[in-house]
Amino acid sequence: MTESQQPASDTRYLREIIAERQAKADALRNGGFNPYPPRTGRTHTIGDALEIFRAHEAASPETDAPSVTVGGRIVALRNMGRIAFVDLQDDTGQIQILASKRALGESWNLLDAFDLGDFVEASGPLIRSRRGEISVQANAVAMLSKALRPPPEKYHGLQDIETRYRQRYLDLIANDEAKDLLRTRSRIVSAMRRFMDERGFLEVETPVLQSEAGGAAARPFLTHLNALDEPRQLRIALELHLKRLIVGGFDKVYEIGRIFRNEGTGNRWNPEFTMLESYEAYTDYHGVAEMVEAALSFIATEVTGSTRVPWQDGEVDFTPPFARVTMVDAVKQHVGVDFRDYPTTEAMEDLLRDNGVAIPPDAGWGKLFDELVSERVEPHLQQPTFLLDYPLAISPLAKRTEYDDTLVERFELFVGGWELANAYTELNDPVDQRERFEEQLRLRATGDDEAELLDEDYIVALEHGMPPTGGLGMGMDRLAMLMTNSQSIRDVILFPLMRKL
RNA sequence: GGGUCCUUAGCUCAGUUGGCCAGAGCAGCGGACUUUUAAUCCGAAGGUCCUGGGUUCGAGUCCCAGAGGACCCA
Repeated sequence: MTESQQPASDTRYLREIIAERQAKADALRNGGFNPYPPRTGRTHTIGDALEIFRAHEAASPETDAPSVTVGGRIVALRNMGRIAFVDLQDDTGQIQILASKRALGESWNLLDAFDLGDFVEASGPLIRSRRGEISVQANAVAMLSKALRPPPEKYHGLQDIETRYRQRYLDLIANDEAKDLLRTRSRIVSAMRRFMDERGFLEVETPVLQSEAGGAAARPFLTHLNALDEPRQLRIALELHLKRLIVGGFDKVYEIGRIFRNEGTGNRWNPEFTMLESYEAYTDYHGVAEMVEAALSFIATEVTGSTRVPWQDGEVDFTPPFARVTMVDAVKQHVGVDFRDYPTTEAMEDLLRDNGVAIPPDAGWGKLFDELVSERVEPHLQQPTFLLDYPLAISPLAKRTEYDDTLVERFELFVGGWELANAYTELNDPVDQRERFEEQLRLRATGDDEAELLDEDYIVALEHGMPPTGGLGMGMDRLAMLMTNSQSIRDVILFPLMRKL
Protein backbone atom coordinates (compact mmCIF):
# COMPACT_ATOMS: atom_id res chain seq x y z
CA MET A 1 0.00 0.00 0.00
CA THR A 2 1.48 3.31 -1.02
CA GLU A 3 0.72 6.46 0.87
CA SER A 4 -1.29 7.94 -1.97
CA GLN A 5 -3.77 5.05 -1.68
CA GLN A 6 -4.49 5.71 1.97
CA PRO A 7 -7.32 7.90 3.17
CA ALA A 8 -6.28 11.49 3.66
CA SER A 9 -7.53 11.24 7.24
CA ASP A 10 -4.69 8.88 8.12
CA THR A 11 -2.18 10.79 10.14
CA ARG A 12 1.56 10.39 9.78
CA TYR A 13 1.74 8.36 12.96
CA LEU A 14 -1.04 6.00 11.86
CA ARG A 15 0.81 5.53 8.59
CA GLU A 16 3.89 4.55 10.58
CA ILE A 17 1.91 1.93 12.46
CA ILE A 18 0.52 0.57 9.20
CA ALA A 19 4.02 0.53 7.69
CA GLU A 20 5.32 -1.48 10.65
CA ARG A 21 2.57 -4.05 10.20
CA GLN A 22 3.16 -4.12 6.47
CA ALA A 23 6.84 -4.76 7.12
CA LYS A 24 5.90 -7.76 9.25
CA ALA A 25 3.80 -9.14 6.41
CA ASP A 26 6.74 -8.62 4.05
CA ALA A 27 9.06 -10.40 6.49
CA LEU A 28 6.71 -13.41 6.45
CA ARG A 29 6.71 -13.41 2.65
CA ASN A 30 10.50 -13.24 2.59
CA GLY A 31 10.60 -16.26 4.91
CA GLY A 32 8.34 -18.23 2.58
CA PHE A 33 5.11 -17.71 4.51
CA ASN A 34 2.07 -16.25 2.80
CA PRO A 35 0.53 -13.65 5.16
CA TYR A 36 -2.83 -14.24 3.42
CA PRO A 37 -2.92 -18.00 2.73
CA PRO A 38 -5.91 -19.32 0.78
CA ARG A 39 -6.76 -22.08 3.24
CA THR A 40 -6.45 -22.89 6.90
CA GLY A 41 -5.76 -26.13 8.70
CA ARG A 42 -8.44 -25.53 11.28
CA THR A 43 -9.89 -28.70 12.77
CA HIS A 44 -12.15 -27.18 15.44
CA THR A 45 -13.91 -23.98 16.28
CA ILE A 46 -12.72 -22.47 19.53
CA GLY A 47 -16.04 -23.25 21.18
CA ASP A 48 -15.77 -26.89 20.13
CA ALA A 49 -12.16 -27.12 21.33
CA LEU A 50 -13.14 -25.81 24.77
CA GLU A 51 -16.03 -28.25 24.95
CA ILE A 52 -13.86 -31.19 23.90
CA PHE A 53 -11.31 -30.37 26.55
CA ARG A 54 -13.90 -30.05 29.30
CA ALA A 55 -15.47 -33.35 28.29
CA HIS A 56 -12.06 -35.03 28.23
CA GLU A 57 -11.13 -33.61 31.61
CA ALA A 58 -14.38 -34.88 33.12
CA ALA A 59 -14.06 -38.35 31.59
CA SER A 60 -10.35 -39.21 31.77
CA PRO A 61 -8.30 -36.49 33.44
CA GLU A 62 -5.22 -38.75 33.70
CA THR A 63 -4.67 -39.03 29.96
CA ASP A 64 -3.51 -36.44 27.45
CA ALA A 65 -6.25 -34.41 25.81
CA PRO A 66 -6.56 -34.44 22.02
CA SER A 67 -4.73 -32.09 19.72
CA VAL A 68 -6.55 -29.44 17.73
CA THR A 69 -5.87 -26.71 15.22
CA VAL A 70 -7.81 -23.55 15.98
CA GLY A 71 -7.90 -20.22 14.20
CA GLY A 72 -8.97 -16.78 15.29
CA ARG A 73 -8.21 -13.14 15.80
CA ILE A 74 -5.48 -12.17 18.26
CA VAL A 75 -7.19 -10.20 21.01
CA ALA A 76 -4.34 -10.26 23.53
CA LEU A 77 -0.64 -11.05 23.36
CA ARG A 78 1.60 -11.58 26.38
CA ASN A 79 5.19 -12.35 25.50
CA MET A 80 7.58 -13.44 28.29
CA GLY A 81 10.68 -13.93 26.21
CA ARG A 82 10.78 -17.67 25.70
CA ILE A 83 7.09 -18.27 26.26
CA ALA A 84 4.11 -16.29 25.06
CA PHE A 85 0.37 -16.36 25.62
CA VAL A 86 -1.84 -15.46 22.68
CA ASP A 87 -5.60 -15.10 23.17
CA LEU A 88 -7.51 -16.09 20.03
CA GLN A 89 -11.15 -15.32 19.42
CA ASP A 90 -13.59 -16.62 16.85
CA ASP A 91 -17.36 -16.36 16.71
CA THR A 92 -17.74 -19.28 19.11
CA GLY A 93 -15.39 -18.23 21.90
CA GLN A 94 -11.92 -17.37 23.06
CA ILE A 95 -8.99 -19.63 23.88
CA GLN A 96 -5.43 -19.12 25.00
CA ILE A 97 -2.51 -20.33 22.91
CA LEU A 98 0.53 -21.25 24.99
CA ALA A 99 3.49 -20.77 22.70
CA SER A 100 6.95 -21.71 23.93
CA LYS A 101 10.24 -21.37 22.14
CA ARG A 102 11.09 -24.94 23.11
CA ALA A 103 7.95 -26.46 21.60
CA LEU A 104 7.93 -24.28 18.49
CA GLY A 105 11.62 -24.36 17.60
CA GLU A 106 12.28 -22.39 14.43
CA SER A 107 8.70 -21.24 14.04
CA TRP A 108 8.91 -19.38 17.37
CA ASN A 109 10.20 -16.49 15.27
CA LEU A 110 6.83 -16.28 13.49
CA LEU A 111 5.51 -14.67 16.66
CA ASP A 112 7.58 -11.60 15.80
CA ALA A 113 5.11 -10.97 12.98
CA PHE A 114 2.03 -11.27 15.21
CA ASP A 115 0.07 -8.18 16.23
CA LEU A 116 -3.26 -7.59 17.90
CA GLY A 117 -6.02 -7.95 15.34
CA ASP A 118 -4.24 -10.50 13.14
CA PHE A 119 -5.90 -13.80 12.30
CA VAL A 120 -3.62 -16.74 13.10
CA GLU A 121 -3.92 -20.44 13.72
CA ALA A 122 -2.22 -22.72 16.22
CA SER A 123 -1.95 -26.50 16.50
CA GLY A 124 -1.23 -28.68 19.48
CA PRO A 125 -2.66 -30.57 22.44
CA LEU A 126 -5.26 -29.01 24.69
CA ILE A 127 -3.96 -28.45 28.21
CA ARG A 128 -4.63 -26.41 31.28
CA SER A 129 -1.99 -23.79 32.04
CA ARG A 130 -0.52 -23.52 35.54
CA ARG A 131 -3.05 -20.80 36.28
CA GLY A 132 -5.88 -23.05 35.12
CA GLU A 133 -6.63 -21.55 31.73
CA ILE A 134 -7.62 -23.98 28.96
CA SER A 135 -4.93 -23.57 26.31
CA VAL A 136 -3.58 -24.98 23.10
CA GLN A 137 0.05 -25.88 23.70
CA ALA A 138 1.27 -24.88 20.28
CA ASN A 139 3.65 -27.01 18.30
CA ALA A 140 2.88 -24.99 15.16
CA VAL A 141 1.52 -21.52 14.44
CA ALA A 142 0.70 -19.72 11.21
CA MET A 143 -0.51 -16.36 10.02
CA LEU A 144 -3.97 -16.53 8.42
CA SER A 145 -4.49 -12.84 7.67
CA LYS A 146 -2.29 -9.94 8.64
CA ALA A 147 -4.18 -6.88 9.90
CA LEU A 148 -2.59 -3.63 8.79
CA ARG A 149 -4.54 -1.33 11.09
CA PRO A 150 -4.52 -1.53 14.88
CA PRO A 151 -7.70 -2.60 16.69
CA PRO A 152 -9.40 -0.35 19.25
CA GLU A 153 -8.06 -0.41 22.77
CA LYS A 154 -8.81 -3.67 24.54
CA TYR A 155 -9.87 -2.63 28.01
CA HIS A 156 -12.29 0.24 27.42
CA GLY A 157 -13.45 -1.08 24.07
CA LEU A 158 -14.57 1.36 21.40
CA GLN A 159 -16.50 4.16 23.06
CA ASP A 160 -16.88 6.77 20.33
CA ILE A 161 -20.52 6.46 19.32
CA GLU A 162 -19.98 7.87 15.86
CA THR A 163 -17.20 5.41 15.04
CA ARG A 164 -19.31 2.58 16.42
CA TYR A 165 -22.04 3.38 13.86
CA ARG A 166 -19.85 4.34 10.92
CA GLN A 167 -17.39 1.47 11.33
CA ARG A 168 -19.66 -1.12 12.87
CA TYR A 169 -17.07 -3.85 12.34
CA LEU A 170 -14.87 -2.12 14.92
CA ASP A 171 -17.80 -1.99 17.34
CA LEU A 172 -18.35 -5.71 16.82
CA ILE A 173 -14.67 -6.48 17.31
CA ALA A 174 -14.29 -4.37 20.43
CA ASN A 175 -17.65 -4.54 22.19
CA ASP A 176 -19.17 -7.89 23.06
CA GLU A 177 -22.44 -6.20 24.11
CA ALA A 178 -22.87 -4.70 20.65
CA LYS A 179 -22.29 -8.07 19.05
CA ASP A 180 -24.77 -9.75 21.40
CA LEU A 181 -27.38 -7.08 20.74
CA LEU A 182 -27.16 -7.36 16.98
CA ARG A 183 -27.14 -11.13 17.18
CA THR A 184 -30.34 -10.89 19.24
CA ARG A 185 -31.92 -8.75 16.56
CA SER A 186 -31.28 -11.53 14.07
CA ARG A 187 -32.79 -14.06 16.46
CA ILE A 188 -35.92 -11.89 16.76
CA VAL A 189 -36.39 -11.74 13.00
CA SER A 190 -35.68 -15.46 12.77
CA ALA A 191 -38.20 -16.24 15.52
CA MET A 192 -40.82 -14.14 13.74
CA ARG A 193 -40.20 -16.01 10.51
CA ARG A 194 -40.46 -19.36 12.30
CA PHE A 195 -43.72 -18.27 13.92
CA MET A 196 -45.25 -17.27 10.59
CA ASP A 197 -44.00 -20.38 8.81
CA GLU A 198 -45.40 -22.66 11.51
CA ARG A 199 -48.78 -20.97 11.14
CA GLY A 200 -48.81 -21.87 7.48
CA PHE A 201 -47.93 -18.48 6.03
CA LEU A 202 -46.10 -18.35 2.72
CA GLU A 203 -43.11 -16.02 2.66
CA VAL A 204 -42.98 -13.98 -0.54
CA GLU A 205 -40.99 -11.15 -2.08
CA THR A 206 -42.61 -8.19 -3.78
CA PRO A 207 -41.13 -5.29 -5.78
CA VAL A 208 -39.03 -2.60 -4.14
CA LEU A 209 -39.05 -0.51 -7.32
CA GLN A 210 -42.56 0.72 -7.97
CA SER A 211 -44.15 3.15 -10.39
CA GLU A 212 -46.00 4.84 -7.55
CA ALA A 213 -45.27 3.84 -4.00
CA GLY A 214 -48.49 3.22 -2.08
CA GLY A 215 -49.91 1.49 0.95
CA ALA A 216 -48.91 4.08 3.53
CA ALA A 217 -48.78 7.80 4.16
CA ALA A 218 -45.15 8.65 3.53
CA ARG A 219 -42.87 10.45 1.12
CA PRO A 220 -40.99 8.04 -1.16
CA PHE A 221 -37.42 8.02 -2.45
CA LEU A 222 -37.28 8.73 -6.16
CA THR A 223 -35.05 6.98 -8.65
CA HIS A 224 -34.88 6.30 -12.34
CA LEU A 225 -35.06 3.09 -14.32
CA ASN A 226 -32.61 3.61 -17.15
CA ALA A 227 -33.61 0.53 -19.15
CA LEU A 228 -37.14 1.86 -19.70
CA ASP A 229 -36.32 5.52 -19.16
CA GLU A 230 -39.07 5.69 -16.55
CA PRO A 231 -39.18 7.11 -13.03
CA ARG A 232 -39.46 4.68 -10.15
CA GLN A 233 -40.06 5.02 -6.42
CA LEU A 234 -38.78 2.85 -3.60
CA ARG A 235 -41.60 1.15 -1.74
CA ILE A 236 -43.00 2.73 1.42
CA ALA A 237 -45.05 -0.35 2.36
CA LEU A 238 -45.59 -3.95 1.31
CA GLU A 239 -49.36 -3.78 1.53
CA LEU A 240 -50.79 -3.43 -1.96
CA HIS A 241 -48.75 -6.20 -3.59
CA LEU A 242 -49.36 -8.64 -0.77
CA LYS A 243 -53.10 -8.10 -1.04
CA ARG A 244 -52.89 -8.78 -4.78
CA LEU A 245 -51.55 -12.20 -3.74
CA ILE A 246 -54.62 -12.72 -1.54
CA VAL A 247 -56.70 -11.97 -4.64
CA GLY A 248 -54.55 -14.53 -6.44
CA GLY A 249 -55.48 -17.22 -3.96
CA PHE A 250 -52.53 -17.39 -1.56
CA ASP A 251 -54.60 -17.29 1.62
CA LYS A 252 -51.74 -16.63 4.07
CA VAL A 253 -48.77 -14.58 2.91
CA TYR A 254 -46.10 -12.51 4.61
CA GLU A 255 -43.01 -10.58 3.74
CA ILE A 256 -40.22 -9.30 5.94
CA GLY A 257 -38.59 -6.60 3.91
CA ARG A 258 -36.85 -3.28 3.81
CA ILE A 259 -39.02 -0.27 3.17
CA PHE A 260 -37.94 3.31 2.58
CA ARG A 261 -39.51 6.52 3.79
CA ASN A 262 -37.94 9.81 2.79
CA GLU A 263 -38.44 11.43 6.16
CA GLY A 264 -36.53 12.50 9.22
CA THR A 265 -34.25 10.39 11.35
CA GLY A 266 -34.34 10.04 15.09
CA ASN A 267 -34.18 7.60 17.95
CA ARG A 268 -37.06 5.59 16.53
CA TRP A 269 -36.75 6.49 12.84
CA ASN A 270 -34.30 5.33 10.21
CA PRO A 271 -35.16 6.17 6.58
CA GLU A 272 -34.79 2.52 5.62
CA PHE A 273 -36.20 0.00 8.02
CA THR A 274 -37.52 -3.52 8.18
CA MET A 275 -41.22 -4.25 8.14
CA LEU A 276 -43.18 -7.42 8.56
CA GLU A 277 -46.49 -7.46 6.77
CA SER A 278 -48.87 -10.39 6.72
CA TYR A 279 -52.28 -10.99 5.19
CA GLU A 280 -54.62 -13.80 6.07
CA ALA A 281 -57.85 -14.57 4.26
CA TYR A 282 -61.01 -15.51 6.17
CA THR A 283 -60.06 -13.58 9.30
CA ASP A 284 -60.50 -10.02 10.53
CA TYR A 285 -58.58 -7.60 12.72
CA HIS A 286 -59.62 -9.46 15.86
CA GLY A 287 -58.01 -12.58 14.45
CA VAL A 288 -54.90 -10.56 13.62
CA ALA A 289 -54.77 -9.19 17.18
CA GLU A 290 -54.77 -12.71 18.58
CA MET A 291 -51.99 -13.68 16.20
CA VAL A 292 -49.95 -10.65 17.28
CA GLU A 293 -50.34 -11.62 20.93
CA ALA A 294 -49.17 -15.14 20.13
CA ALA A 295 -46.25 -13.88 18.02
CA LEU A 296 -44.94 -11.38 20.54
CA SER A 297 -45.21 -13.71 23.53
CA PHE A 298 -43.47 -16.41 21.48
CA ILE A 299 -40.64 -14.11 20.39
CA ALA A 300 -40.16 -12.66 23.86
CA THR A 301 -39.88 -16.15 25.28
CA GLU A 302 -37.50 -17.31 22.54
CA VAL A 303 -35.23 -14.30 22.91
CA THR A 304 -35.38 -13.37 26.59
CA GLY A 305 -36.75 -16.54 28.17
CA SER A 306 -39.85 -14.77 29.46
CA THR A 307 -42.91 -12.89 28.26
CA ARG A 308 -41.94 -10.12 30.68
CA VAL A 309 -39.01 -8.21 29.26
CA PRO A 310 -36.98 -5.45 30.91
CA TRP A 311 -37.85 -2.02 29.59
CA GLN A 312 -36.24 1.19 30.84
CA ASP A 313 -36.79 1.30 34.62
CA GLY A 314 -39.43 -1.41 34.60
CA GLU A 315 -40.65 -4.10 32.26
CA VAL A 316 -43.08 -4.74 29.44
CA ASP A 317 -45.39 -7.70 29.83
CA PHE A 318 -46.14 -9.51 26.58
CA THR A 319 -48.28 -12.14 28.29
CA PRO A 320 -51.58 -12.46 26.36
CA PRO A 321 -54.14 -11.07 26.29
CA PHE A 322 -53.06 -7.48 25.73
CA ALA A 323 -55.27 -4.58 26.76
CA ARG A 324 -57.87 -3.46 24.21
CA VAL A 325 -59.42 -0.03 24.09
CA THR A 326 -61.32 1.70 21.33
CA MET A 327 -60.01 4.98 19.99
CA VAL A 328 -63.29 6.63 20.99
CA ASP A 329 -62.90 5.47 24.60
CA ALA A 330 -59.18 6.26 24.74
CA VAL A 331 -59.76 9.84 23.56
CA LYS A 332 -62.65 10.17 26.01
CA GLN A 333 -60.38 8.97 28.80
CA HIS A 334 -57.33 11.10 28.06
CA VAL A 335 -58.83 14.14 26.35
CA GLY A 336 -62.31 14.06 27.78
CA VAL A 337 -64.37 14.32 24.61
CA ASP A 338 -65.89 12.15 21.89
CA PHE A 339 -63.79 13.05 18.87
CA ARG A 340 -66.77 12.32 16.60
CA ASP A 341 -68.27 15.55 17.92
CA TYR A 342 -65.43 17.42 16.15
CA PRO A 343 -65.96 16.38 12.52
CA THR A 344 -64.57 19.48 10.81
CA THR A 345 -61.01 20.68 10.48
CA GLU A 346 -61.94 23.89 12.31
CA ALA A 347 -63.49 22.00 15.22
CA MET A 348 -60.47 19.72 15.49
CA GLU A 349 -58.14 22.72 15.44
CA ASP A 350 -60.07 24.19 18.35
CA LEU A 351 -59.84 20.90 20.23
CA LEU A 352 -56.07 20.82 19.81
CA ARG A 353 -55.80 24.43 20.93
CA ASP A 354 -57.94 23.73 23.99
CA ASN A 355 -55.61 20.87 24.90
CA GLY A 356 -52.38 22.78 24.35
CA VAL A 357 -51.33 20.70 21.35
CA ALA A 358 -49.35 22.62 18.74
CA ILE A 359 -51.12 22.83 15.39
CA PRO A 360 -49.03 21.73 12.42
CA PRO A 361 -49.23 24.04 9.40
CA ASP A 362 -51.55 23.17 6.49
CA ALA A 363 -52.94 20.18 8.36
CA GLY A 364 -56.24 18.58 7.45
CA TRP A 365 -58.57 16.85 9.91
CA GLY A 366 -56.65 13.59 9.78
CA LYS A 367 -53.26 15.08 10.52
CA LEU A 368 -54.71 17.16 13.35
CA PHE A 369 -56.40 14.13 14.88
CA ASP A 370 -53.21 12.12 14.55
CA GLU A 371 -51.33 14.90 16.33
CA LEU A 372 -53.83 14.95 19.19
CA VAL A 373 -53.63 11.20 19.67
CA SER A 374 -49.83 11.19 19.45
CA GLU A 375 -49.58 13.88 22.11
CA ARG A 376 -52.38 13.04 24.49
CA VAL A 377 -53.18 9.34 24.15
CA GLU A 378 -50.26 7.28 22.87
CA PRO A 379 -47.76 8.22 25.62
CA HIS A 380 -50.13 6.60 28.15
CA LEU A 381 -50.02 3.25 26.38
CA GLN A 382 -46.95 1.73 28.00
CA GLN A 383 -47.99 -1.88 28.39
CA PRO A 384 -49.03 -3.64 25.16
CA THR A 385 -52.38 -2.14 24.17
CA PHE A 386 -54.50 -2.51 21.07
CA LEU A 387 -56.07 0.82 20.14
CA LEU A 388 -59.15 -0.13 18.11
CA ASP A 389 -61.44 1.44 15.51
CA TYR A 390 -59.73 4.40 13.88
CA PRO A 391 -61.38 7.25 11.99
CA LEU A 392 -62.01 6.40 8.37
CA ALA A 393 -60.39 9.67 7.34
CA ILE A 394 -56.90 8.42 8.21
CA SER A 395 -57.45 4.81 7.12
CA PRO A 396 -58.11 4.59 3.37
CA LEU A 397 -57.40 0.86 3.12
CA ALA A 398 -59.50 -0.45 6.02
CA LYS A 399 -63.10 -1.64 6.14
CA ARG A 400 -65.79 0.39 7.94
CA THR A 401 -67.09 -0.82 11.28
CA GLU A 402 -70.65 -2.11 11.35
CA TYR A 403 -71.65 0.26 14.15
CA ASP A 404 -70.33 3.58 12.79
CA ASP A 405 -69.49 4.22 9.16
CA THR A 406 -67.04 7.01 10.07
CA LEU A 407 -64.86 4.42 11.81
CA VAL A 408 -62.89 1.49 10.43
CA GLU A 409 -61.88 -1.92 11.72
CA ARG A 410 -58.27 -1.03 12.42
CA PHE A 411 -55.96 -1.31 15.38
CA GLU A 412 -52.54 -0.07 16.20
CA LEU A 413 -50.58 -1.84 18.89
CA PHE A 414 -48.77 0.46 21.30
CA VAL A 415 -45.93 -0.61 23.55
CA GLY A 416 -43.76 1.71 25.59
CA GLY A 417 -45.79 4.61 24.22
CA TRP A 418 -44.93 3.94 20.59
CA GLU A 419 -46.64 2.33 17.67
CA LEU A 420 -45.37 -1.18 17.10
CA ALA A 421 -47.97 -2.62 14.74
CA ASN A 422 -50.90 -1.59 12.56
CA ALA A 423 -53.66 -3.86 11.31
CA TYR A 424 -56.95 -3.75 9.42
CA THR A 425 -59.86 -5.76 8.38
CA GLU A 426 -58.90 -5.10 4.79
CA LEU A 427 -61.20 -3.09 2.58
CA ASN A 428 -62.22 -5.48 -0.20
CA ASP A 429 -65.10 -3.48 -1.72
CA PRO A 430 -63.61 -2.10 -4.95
CA VAL A 431 -66.17 0.67 -5.26
CA ASP A 432 -65.58 1.92 -1.73
CA GLN A 433 -61.82 1.58 -2.27
CA ARG A 434 -61.97 3.73 -5.38
CA GLU A 435 -63.88 6.42 -3.47
CA ARG A 436 -61.32 6.31 -0.66
CA PHE A 437 -58.47 6.75 -3.16
CA GLU A 438 -60.32 9.63 -4.80
CA GLU A 439 -60.68 11.30 -1.42
CA GLN A 440 -56.92 10.85 -0.96
CA LEU A 441 -56.34 12.51 -4.31
CA ARG A 442 -58.41 15.48 -3.14
CA LEU A 443 -56.20 15.72 -0.04
CA ARG A 444 -53.13 15.57 -2.22
CA ALA A 445 -54.52 18.38 -4.36
CA THR A 446 -54.81 20.53 -1.24
CA GLY A 447 -51.13 20.02 -0.48
CA ASP A 448 -50.93 16.77 1.53
CA ASP A 449 -48.04 15.09 -0.28
CA GLU A 450 -48.30 12.03 1.96
CA ALA A 451 -51.79 11.17 0.73
CA GLU A 452 -52.25 7.93 -1.19
CA LEU A 453 -52.19 7.84 -4.97
CA LEU A 454 -54.87 5.99 -6.90
CA ASP A 455 -53.49 2.57 -7.80
CA GLU A 456 -55.70 1.57 -10.72
CA ASP A 457 -54.31 -1.93 -11.05
CA TYR A 458 -54.95 -2.54 -7.36
CA ILE A 459 -58.61 -1.55 -7.84
CA VAL A 460 -58.81 -3.90 -10.82
CA ALA A 461 -57.42 -6.66 -8.60
CA LEU A 462 -60.10 -5.96 -5.99
CA GLU A 463 -62.72 -6.03 -8.73
CA HIS A 464 -61.68 -9.63 -9.37
CA GLY A 465 -62.63 -10.35 -5.76
CA MET A 466 -60.61 -10.42 -2.54
CA PRO A 467 -61.88 -12.61 0.29
CA PRO A 468 -62.43 -11.12 3.75
CA THR A 469 -58.90 -10.58 5.00
CA GLY A 470 -57.01 -9.44 8.07
CA GLY A 471 -53.73 -7.64 7.46
CA LEU A 472 -50.82 -6.63 9.68
CA GLY A 473 -47.74 -4.45 9.56
CA MET A 474 -45.10 -4.50 12.27
CA GLY A 475 -41.83 -2.59 12.54
CA MET A 476 -39.11 -5.14 13.18
CA ASP A 477 -36.56 -2.54 14.25
CA ARG A 478 -38.84 -1.21 16.97
CA LEU A 479 -39.64 -4.75 18.00
CA ALA A 480 -35.91 -5.38 18.33
CA MET A 481 -35.56 -2.22 20.42
CA LEU A 482 -38.31 -3.33 22.78
CA MET A 483 -36.98 -6.85 23.14
CA THR A 484 -33.42 -5.66 23.80
CA ASN A 485 -34.24 -2.58 25.88
CA SER A 486 -32.49 -0.31 23.38
CA GLN A 487 -33.25 3.40 23.39
CA SER A 488 -31.96 4.12 19.89
CA ILE A 489 -32.93 2.43 16.64
CA ARG A 490 -29.31 2.82 15.54
CA ASP A 491 -28.30 0.29 18.14
CA VAL A 492 -30.38 -2.45 16.49
CA ILE A 493 -29.45 -1.61 12.89
CA LEU A 494 -26.06 -2.90 11.78
CA PHE A 495 -25.31 0.06 9.55
CA PRO A 496 -27.58 2.98 10.49
CA LEU A 497 -27.92 5.95 8.21
CA MET A 498 -25.21 8.54 8.79
CA ARG A 499 -24.41 11.80 7.09
CA LYS A 500 -21.77 11.49 4.37
CA LEU A 501 -18.42 12.76 5.56
C1' G B 1 -36.62 23.40 11.85
C1' G B 2 -35.15 25.29 17.28
C1' G B 3 -32.13 24.53 21.70
C1' U B 4 -28.23 22.24 24.83
C1' C B 5 -23.81 19.51 24.96
C1' C B 6 -19.55 16.95 22.71
C1' U B 7 -15.00 16.65 19.12
C1' U B 8 -7.31 16.71 22.31
C1' A B 9 -2.02 10.77 20.03
C1' G B 10 -4.27 4.53 16.53
C1' C B 11 -7.79 3.71 21.12
C1' U B 12 -9.59 5.40 26.24
C1' C B 13 -9.20 9.92 28.65
C1' A B 14 -6.84 14.45 31.69
C1' G B 15 -5.77 19.52 30.64
C1' U B 16 -7.00 24.70 36.62
C1' U B 17 -8.59 31.93 35.90
C1' G B 18 -6.21 32.49 28.95
C1' G B 19 0.40 31.82 30.55
C1' C B 20 6.92 28.06 29.75
C1' C B 21 7.93 22.78 25.21
C1' A B 22 -0.27 20.00 25.52
C1' G B 23 -0.11 15.15 29.56
C1' A B 24 -1.39 9.90 31.22
C1' G B 25 -2.86 4.72 30.38
C1' C B 26 -3.39 1.04 26.53
C1' A B 27 -1.56 -0.15 21.64
C1' G B 28 3.01 0.47 18.65
C1' C B 29 8.80 0.76 18.62
C1' G B 30 13.83 -0.82 21.27
C1' G B 31 15.40 -3.85 25.50
C1' A B 32 14.67 -7.67 29.87
C1' C B 33 11.75 -11.90 31.21
C1' U B 34 9.76 -19.92 30.48
C1' U B 35 2.90 -19.91 33.23
C1' U B 36 0.66 -15.00 31.82
C1' U B 37 -4.43 -13.50 31.36
C1' A B 38 -5.88 -5.24 31.76
C1' A B 39 1.32 -9.56 32.58
C1' U B 40 5.48 -6.82 34.74
C1' C B 41 10.00 -3.74 34.48
C1' C B 42 13.45 -0.18 31.75
C1' G B 43 13.98 3.20 27.50
C1' A B 44 12.81 6.22 23.33
C1' A B 45 9.02 7.95 20.22
C1' G B 46 4.07 9.48 18.73
C1' G B 47 -0.34 15.80 18.22
C1' U B 48 -4.21 19.44 11.82
C1' C B 49 -6.07 20.15 20.26
C1' C B 50 -12.55 18.91 14.22
C1' U B 51 -12.05 23.20 10.31
C1' G B 52 -11.80 28.54 9.25
C1' G B 53 -11.89 33.35 11.07
C1' G B 54 -11.57 36.79 15.35
C1' U B 55 -10.18 38.91 20.39
C1' U B 56 -5.39 39.04 23.01
C1' C B 57 1.42 40.36 24.33
C1' G B 58 -0.22 35.17 24.48
C1' A B 59 -5.90 30.62 22.72
C1' G B 60 -6.73 23.41 23.56
C1' U B 61 -9.18 27.12 26.88
C1' C B 62 -12.79 33.22 25.17
C1' C B 63 -16.03 35.05 20.68
C1' C B 64 -18.15 34.17 15.56
C1' A B 65 -19.03 30.90 11.45
C1' G B 66 -18.85 25.99 9.51
C1' A B 67 -18.40 20.29 9.71
C1' G B 68 -19.57 15.78 12.22
C1' G B 69 -21.96 13.52 16.42
C1' A B 70 -25.26 12.94 20.92
C1' C B 71 -29.54 14.45 23.52
C1' C B 72 -34.09 17.37 24.18
C1' C B 73 -38.12 20.06 21.88
C1' A B 74 -41.40 21.07 17.53
